[in-house]
Amino acid sequence: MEKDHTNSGFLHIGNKLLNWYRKNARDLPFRQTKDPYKIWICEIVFQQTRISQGLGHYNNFIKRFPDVKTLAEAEEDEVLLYWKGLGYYSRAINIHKAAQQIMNDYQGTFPEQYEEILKLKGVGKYTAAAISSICFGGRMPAVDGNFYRVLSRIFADDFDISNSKAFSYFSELAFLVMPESAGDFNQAMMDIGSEVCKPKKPLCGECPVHEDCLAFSLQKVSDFPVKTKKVKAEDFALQYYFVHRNGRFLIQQRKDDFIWKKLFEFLPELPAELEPFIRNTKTVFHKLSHKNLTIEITDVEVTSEAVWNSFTEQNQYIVTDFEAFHERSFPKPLESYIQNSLKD
DNA sequence: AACGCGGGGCG
DNA sequence: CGCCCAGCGTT
Repeated sequence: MEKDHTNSGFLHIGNKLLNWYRKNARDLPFRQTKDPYKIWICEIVFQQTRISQGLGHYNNFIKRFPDVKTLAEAEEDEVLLYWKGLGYYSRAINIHKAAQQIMNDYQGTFPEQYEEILKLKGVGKYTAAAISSICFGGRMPAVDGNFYRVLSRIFADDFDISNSKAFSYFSELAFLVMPESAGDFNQAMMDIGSEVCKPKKPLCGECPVHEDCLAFSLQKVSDFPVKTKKVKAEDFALQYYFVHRNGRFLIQQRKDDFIWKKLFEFLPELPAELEPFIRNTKTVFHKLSHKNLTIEITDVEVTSEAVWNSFTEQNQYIVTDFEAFHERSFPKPLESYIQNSLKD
């Protein structure tokens, strides 16, 4: 499975990046360890997520769930709580399932082989390569967005990174450049990609391989990588009823499809017997990557204790309050709405 | 092979 | 306001 490109002619590039990394590596909490659990968590947290955005979540997560067993034995809702605000919530669901997978299928010991790591829920080729190389000496490039950007610039390669073959294409290029120490090389590519070879305004003057970079010599760095597919955000409307009385309010848990998987939300429909208690309606706008949400939230204050009691006793909704809502994971706009209601 | 999935930051 | 980010699972 591993390939030998020791005579590729491009190894000096990888070695320069490696040497740069030895001196300039970012001081990050997961750089001090080869614990596969911590590396795994960090890889999942930082998928499609900037370090500055996910660092707090990562630290909190590791503190609460320090090992596979603790994570596997936790409730899914609590795992989701620690994922609150990070986005892509299926990552939290999958990371929890994968922990149970490691307990059940590998007796709690993290699998060391790439093909076994790849079987874990939520672990794809990138993450499996990263864990394998960083923790177990595997010799695979962890090809991610940084690899696409750095390699496409070094080789002035216009292969479309939107193409579904981009991963295998840039994996081939990566093998040409990658030195023996794949783990450090992979982390070098992450750091050079985020600190120097940035998407916008790259710092080519500080780059250890700018003399080897074809795009730089052509003064066409900003032309790479090539990406054709554009995603357009569609409009989508959500309707909610914020049903409350004396600081308590009603919620339910979302399904694991569509957006905000398994997060909590207000009532999407209003039971007829509560219609007399409608006070007002606010409209909240919330922009997701692929959707522009218009969220209409109607405030319903149940002023009759009898109605509240009979309703809360017999229906399927969860009763919570302003003190306890922090204990559940709400979508960003709904959390903001609750906090604003708290001020009133 | 194509698409859907969050949220934040930057130009 | 569009683009990008330590990608992955589903269809």
